[in-house]
Amino acid sequence: MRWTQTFIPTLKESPADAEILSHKLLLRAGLVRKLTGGLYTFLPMGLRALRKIEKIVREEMDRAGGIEVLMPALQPPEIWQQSGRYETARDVLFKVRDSAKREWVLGPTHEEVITHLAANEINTYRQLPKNFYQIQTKFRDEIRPRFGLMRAKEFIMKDAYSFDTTDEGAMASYKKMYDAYTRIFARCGLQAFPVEADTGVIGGNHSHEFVVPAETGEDNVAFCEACGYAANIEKATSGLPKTAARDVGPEIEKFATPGVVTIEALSKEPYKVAANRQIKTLVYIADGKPVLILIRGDDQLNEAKFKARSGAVEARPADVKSEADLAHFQKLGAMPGSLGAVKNVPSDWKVYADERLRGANDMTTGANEDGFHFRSVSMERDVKVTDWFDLRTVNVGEPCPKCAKSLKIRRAIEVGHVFKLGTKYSEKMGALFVDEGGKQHPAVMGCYGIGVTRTLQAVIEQSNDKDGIVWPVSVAPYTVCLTPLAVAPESPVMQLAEKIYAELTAKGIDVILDDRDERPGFKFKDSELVGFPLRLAIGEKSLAKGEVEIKPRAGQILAVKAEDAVAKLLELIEAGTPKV
RNA sequence: CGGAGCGUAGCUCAGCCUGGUAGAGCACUUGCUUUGGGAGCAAGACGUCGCAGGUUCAAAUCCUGUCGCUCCGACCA
Repeated sequence: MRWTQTFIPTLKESPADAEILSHKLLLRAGLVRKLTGGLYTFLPMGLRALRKIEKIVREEMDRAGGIEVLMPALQPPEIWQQSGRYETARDVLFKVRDSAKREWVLGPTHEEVITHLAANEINTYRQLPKNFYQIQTKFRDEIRPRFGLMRAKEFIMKDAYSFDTTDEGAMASYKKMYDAYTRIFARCGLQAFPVEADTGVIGGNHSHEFVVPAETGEDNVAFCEACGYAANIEKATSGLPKTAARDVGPEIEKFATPGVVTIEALSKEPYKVAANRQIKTLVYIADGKPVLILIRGDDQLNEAKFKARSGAVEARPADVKSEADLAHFQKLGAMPGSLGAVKNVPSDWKVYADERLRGANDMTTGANEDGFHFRSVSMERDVKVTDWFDLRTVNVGEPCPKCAKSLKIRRAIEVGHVFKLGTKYSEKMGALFVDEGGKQHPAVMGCYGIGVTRTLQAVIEQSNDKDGIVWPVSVAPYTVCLTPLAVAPESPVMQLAEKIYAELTAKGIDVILDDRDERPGFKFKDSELVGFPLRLAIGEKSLAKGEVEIKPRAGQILAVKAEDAVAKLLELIEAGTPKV
C-alpha cells in the first residue's frame, strides 16, 4: 500500500475529548474517529490492526476445536423472556421497534440465540461436545461509555459457547478455551493474565477473567506474587482470621450513645469500642425487599459479592431521603448509625452476615433506638442470621488465602472472560440431549468472550512511548514502513524503494510505502506516531555509501547494505513475532 | 440518575468577568525558498460563536431553557 493511496489522518495534537493515552493515540494515529459518544468509525489503520487480532483469535479458536458461525444482532425479545434476562439485563438491552410496532432487541451477547439453536439442532450425546463461536458486533446500552473503545455502546466481540454432556466434559471445554485465550493474548503481544472472577448476571459457577494490568483499567485485581493467586476484587478473599472469640460475656447491655452515628465516633472517648469489635448494620433493598447486611466495623461491604452470594439481581443501599425506604428504617426503629440486628428485626427480613463475624462475641452494635447501642453482643446468641456469606472487600496487604503472603491490588483492563455456565440456559430454553440409555438431560454449557475492539485498545495502552504507538509485529496495521526521502519516480532513492517494496510484498510482508512528498522529519514523526514496528529509510546520503537504514520502532537505527535490507527485515520480523 | 467541567474555523485554544462589526497557532489553497527529525516567507480561503427563547439601541459575552461531549460517582455481561 502507498501512503498517498490510503487514509491516515494523523493529528499533531490530541482531541480534547480523549482522556487516556490509548484513546488519544487511537485518534492521533488516525485509527478511529468518533461518530458520537461510544460509537466509532474504524479507519484503515485501525481496521487493519483489528483484522489482525481477529485473525489470531480465529486461528486459535479453530485450533481449539471451535466452530465458527454468525448469529443475528437483531433478536426477538421472546428468547430473552425465556431465559429471564429480558428483566435481569434490561438496563443494557437496546430495544427497537419495526414498522408494525413490534419490539426487537439488539444483542448484547448471544447465549439465548445459541441455546435456541442447540435446543433445535442438538438431540443426542453423539452430537456433543460442540463449541460454537462468532466474531460479531454487540450492542450494550452502557450508562456511561468511556475511554474510546474501552467501553462503547457498539463493539466487536468474539463469543463462544460450548455444549457438553457432563460436568467433566464442560470443564475440559473450559480448559481448552482458557488455554486458547492464553495463547491469543500472548500472540497479540499482550501481557494478559487470568484472574478468578465473579459470574455476575450471566450466571454460572466458575469463571476467569483475562486482564491486562493498566492504571486506566476499570477493574481492580487482588494478586499474590508469591503463589500466583489472582482474583477480581469482586471475588477475591483473603486469609484473615475470623473475629477472635472472647470469654462468653454477660447478657447484652444497652447503653446511651447520644449523637454517635459512625463507627469512628464510637471508637473514640468515652466509648472506646475498637472498630473491629463493632458490627456494621446496613439496610439494603435487594430485588425490592429490605434486608440487613452485617459486617465488621472495620470492613467494607462488597456489593458484587453480596449480589453473587444472595442471588439478588438488584441491590442498593436504602436511602433515608426516599419515603418508601424511610419506612423501612422506621420499622426497625432507628436511623442509620443506630441500627442493629439484635432486636426489632421484622420476621420476614433476611439478615446476611459476613463470615468474619461468625462466632464473634463481645461485640457492639446499634440498638435500633436512636442514641443507643448494645454491648456484649454475641452473634450466635443474640442475632438471627439467615445466611453467612463472604461479603467483605479485600484490602492491600492482607494475607493471601492460599499462601498467606501479602496481597497486592492493582487496576486492570478486562479483555476476556470465560464462564462455566452449567445448565442455566439449557434448562430454561430446552437445550436437551438424550444419553446412551435414552434419557434426557440439559446440555452443560460454557461461554467465552473476548472484547476484540477493547483488546486493540489494550494493546495500545500497554505498548507506546512518547512518540506514539509501538505495535507488536503480530497486530501492526503494516509491519514495515518504507520511507524514501525522495519520491520523484526517476530518483535512485525511489527506484530502490519500489524494488524493495515489490520484494517485501512478494514475501507476504505487509508494507506501506510512504510516497508522500514531505520532509524527512515529518515522515519519521508520522510513522512513529502510527507505530509501524520497522521502518526502512532510504536517503541519498546513505545510499551514496550503498546503505539504507532500518529503524525498529523501539530500537536503534541499523545501517545495512541496500542489498541486505530485505533479508535483515525478514530476520527482524521473525524475531519480533511471539512464539506460542 | 447525582456531582463537576466544556461546546467559538478541520484540530488545539484565546475572547466572555466589564455587551459595541469574531481572533491566534496548526491544518488547508497558491507562489517562492527549503529538503535526514513535525520548515520559512508571502498571499488566500475557511464561522448561522451547539440550539431555542429572553433582556438590550446592540449579545460569542448577561438571563432562562434545551441538546451534545468529557470526567468523577452510581451501574456494568
